[in-house]
Amino acid sequence: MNKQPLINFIQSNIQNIKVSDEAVLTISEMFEEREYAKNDFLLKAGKGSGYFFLAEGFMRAFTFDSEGNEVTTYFYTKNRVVFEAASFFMHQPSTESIQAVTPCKGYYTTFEKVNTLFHTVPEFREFGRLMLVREFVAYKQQTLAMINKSAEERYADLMDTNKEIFQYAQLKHIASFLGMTDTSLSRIRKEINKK
Amino acid sequence: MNKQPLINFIQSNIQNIKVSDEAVLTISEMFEEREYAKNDFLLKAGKGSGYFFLAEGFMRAFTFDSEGNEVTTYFYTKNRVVFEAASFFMHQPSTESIQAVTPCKGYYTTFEKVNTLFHTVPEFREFGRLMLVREFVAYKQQTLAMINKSAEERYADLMDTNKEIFQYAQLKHIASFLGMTDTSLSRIRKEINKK
DNA sequence: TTGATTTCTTGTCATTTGGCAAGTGGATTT
DNA sequence: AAATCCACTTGCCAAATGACAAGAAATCAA
Repeated sequence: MNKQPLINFIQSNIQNIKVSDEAVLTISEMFEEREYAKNDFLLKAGKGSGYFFLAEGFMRAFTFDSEGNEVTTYFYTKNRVVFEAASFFMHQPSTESIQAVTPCKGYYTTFEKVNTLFHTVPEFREFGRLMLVREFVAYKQQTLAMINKSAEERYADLMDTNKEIFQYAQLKHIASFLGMTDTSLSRIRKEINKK
Repeated sequence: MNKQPLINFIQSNIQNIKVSDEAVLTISEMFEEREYAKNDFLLKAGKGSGYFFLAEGFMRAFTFDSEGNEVTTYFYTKNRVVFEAASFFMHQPSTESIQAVTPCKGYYTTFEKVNTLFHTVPEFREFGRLMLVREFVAYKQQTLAMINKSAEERYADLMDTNKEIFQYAQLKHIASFLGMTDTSLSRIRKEINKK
């Protein structure tokens, strides 16, 4: 089984420490290669999240608001670690589901194994913290970008910063991610194309 | 100097491990007691964040949107750790400022000292991860509550879940936190009082 | 290819929210 | 106590966005 992409990813994210061959082996053994077909679920609401390095593909997280409308809360691109922090670390049932938007490949592991690695492999501890911090920071920035902007600005921002989302995701999912209806998004796209 | 509240807080947040007396001492030495007067800044935009256990008082984080309007991004209540994750962990200048809304007391330390503790005190490592996860989770939940709800619902939700915010914060700060103008918030309050 | 299903667009109209400016009331200063 | 400042409220109108429904386009299956 080829786990080189996973190893490369971990190594490239902790430049200051060389990951020893022994650590590489220990880490590799804890992950299993996994594939998800389009629309398959990495995580279903109500379950606990695993820990998945997305090597190929595109995923989205979603939940439901108080009126039962599906709301896309996040998009994941390749070379990212995908997990739902609340359920993964706090052992609570997830309120979010995570679904493959395109066919996906990557490496999967569980909380128990991540925890073992945290306690036995210092390099992985650093890596794990970096991933958590990075997700948090990305999430905050995304949230901040949404605040006090019009629907049209939010759309324009997303086009500037994450154009790839539009290659893969459905417009209705992008619409709910941007906090608007698909109707509004459609109209905004029409307006922008005019210009 | 009395650091007992800090120790109690750390101990109470890692129930599975008893923090050794030695660890307690090491941790204590890394924190210094600090007070902030009303409107003082814990963090100014452009600087790097410290790490502050808020034992008494109430704080808020804010930044500016693309049009230069001040936007409150977060409120902190006592018995919480206050830090700005992006600047603290990634060593970037903060885009947010954090300010005391009421007089505040607590215990302050720096990234270097937190990092030293992470590497030397396993209990503190666990504690630090828990704080980070908790902030992330709280932030996500807050964000989700904002999505796909009307201004009035967002107000009602905040009243239900964080009534104390209304005791301390100015309405214009609450308004920007809720993603609306102070005018709208005022109107909404009027409507709700009618009922 | 054809029919069925889903996604996206568009029109009409109602509702929500914002912008602006004036006004009220309380707190602070001198 | 008077003057000043600041937070908050309110009225009026405009602009942005949503709800609903119908239609066009794309996708998928047989």
